[in-house]
Amino acid sequence: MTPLEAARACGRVDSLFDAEFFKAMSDATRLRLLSCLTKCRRPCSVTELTECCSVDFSVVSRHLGILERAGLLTSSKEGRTVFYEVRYRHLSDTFQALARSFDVPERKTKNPGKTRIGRRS
Amino acid sequence: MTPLEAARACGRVDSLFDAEFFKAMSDATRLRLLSCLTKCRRPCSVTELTECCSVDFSVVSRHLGILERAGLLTSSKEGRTVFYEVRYRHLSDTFQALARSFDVPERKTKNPGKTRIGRRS
DNA sequence: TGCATAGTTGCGTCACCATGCAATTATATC
DNA sequence: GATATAATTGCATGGTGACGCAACTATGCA
Repeated sequence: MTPLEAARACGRVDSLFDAEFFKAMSDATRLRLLSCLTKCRRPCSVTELTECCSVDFSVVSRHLGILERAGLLTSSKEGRTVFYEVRYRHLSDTFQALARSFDVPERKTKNPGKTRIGRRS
Repeated sequence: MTPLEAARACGRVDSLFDAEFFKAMSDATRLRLLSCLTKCRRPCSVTELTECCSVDFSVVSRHLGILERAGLLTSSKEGRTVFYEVRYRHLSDTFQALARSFDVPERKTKNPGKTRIGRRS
């Protein structure tokens, strides 16, 4: 299969390759927030989460919003306080599916059935 | 555990939370290249891979370099041609580990045993 | 009603990055 | 050596995003 053919055969794998999802995880501050929140194993407020990183409160609020919109967190409001929580199941399932999409394949030649460059023994 | 305590307890999970890795996967063009290359299940040249996306050849070359430096691809040169290949095992293992780090925990309360928000017992 | 707390949003700034084009390097072929 | 092909790199540009500050909204409390 050529890359072009692969591009045309956009199967179920592609839905996993969501740039927005990875973009949400591509910032060090957001990863720290996600990491802390994951370790806490309980919902945390924005104020609490601001303690674990060295940026402005408003920045934390924005980052949490980004993580939520990307599907990594959920939020619930109680009075003035907003609690963010990790979507454990969703993330576990997503990464599990990603792992499967990279299951080691049978080794194939670079140019199957050809005599040109890249031919394996 | 508070987020601050979680931040101080930087354990093995954090090494998985590598911003560079996710940044490499946060661009639509790079994801397309990775997807095509994964589906091909064989090493492909830069020229081949240029067919599957609508950007300049030089851009593809740069993206493949980024993916390689981030540990997602390996390259090998044969004559004038550079072949890029997916690091299937590495990616499978990485995502597997990420999935495990989000294994669904026992449900805990927001404020275990206390009346004030975020305060530790 | 007045004030304090929790959080979001607007705005300006700075840095980074994706892109295309052109120049360059490296290798193969004539 | 001359030329063609494969790929990388320099450079300019336009766009995006992280950040801090300030203003604003929303809720709780006296």
